[in-house]
Amino acid sequence: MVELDKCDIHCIHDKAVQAVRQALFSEDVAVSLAELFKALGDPTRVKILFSLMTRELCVCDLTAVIGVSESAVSHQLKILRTLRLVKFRREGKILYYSLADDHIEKLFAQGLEHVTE
Amino acid sequence: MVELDKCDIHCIHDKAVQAVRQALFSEDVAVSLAELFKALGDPTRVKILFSLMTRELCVCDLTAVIGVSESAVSHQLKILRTLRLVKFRREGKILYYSLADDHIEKLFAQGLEHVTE
DNA sequence: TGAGTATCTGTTCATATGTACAGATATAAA
DNA sequence: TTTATATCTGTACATATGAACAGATACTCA
Repeated sequence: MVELDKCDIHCIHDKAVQAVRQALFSEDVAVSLAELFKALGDPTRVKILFSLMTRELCVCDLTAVIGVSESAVSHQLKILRTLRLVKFRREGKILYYSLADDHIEKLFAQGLEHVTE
Repeated sequence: MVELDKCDIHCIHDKAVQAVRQALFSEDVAVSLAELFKALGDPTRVKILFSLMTRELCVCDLTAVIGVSESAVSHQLKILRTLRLVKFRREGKILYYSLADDHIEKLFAQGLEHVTE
């Protein structure tokens, strides 16, 4: 299965490299995917998202649950909003945040499987 | 379903906050999960992992596919190894890297769904 | 309109991150 | 052992990141 040919320049398996480059998704997609995962790659944002898996919550609820400043929560929510990971509805002065879709739950489930095994 | 009581101190929905705090996983798990996603949250590492979904590759193959220095690839592979996302086998001087398990493929699939919709 | 409250935004600062360069290992073969 | 090659590691540096504080909005109610 594996080509054991010696490398031409340095150690490159030419054909394999060509094939993989063909299959590799575009720079844009790679960056988008990285942005998505990066957004999930911070403890505060993980906690926010996990909290919202239980029910919708307002900003100061999240502040109380997670234990950082309202400002910090708000900044992080902005990142999550930009990436369409959370949505919100307004009720008077209060904004209720919730998960934008069920991708996040699936991603978390997969992630937890990896982490806890 | 949603409690519309006014907040006591500031706007906190006490019962909801209590319930969510109960359900929230531990600090350790949150940090581990964040570490995992953070590892997936960089374009270079995304490209490495995606390349390895096609087939096992040596370091300089990855260098050629992705277009950064061997040093950079090696540094990133170390991060991926630490998090048990990739494994490798040695064959003489050459190290062949491959995905450690199939979680990554599932995570990528979920991620791509979110990104491309 | 004015006061009060929930949330957001601008800014600053300490820390983390990704890369390249140079040099260190590890393995194979002479 | 010596040489060559594949990969790793230490380091430095530019940039990104996350948090808090202060001040700005947005909405409600009197």
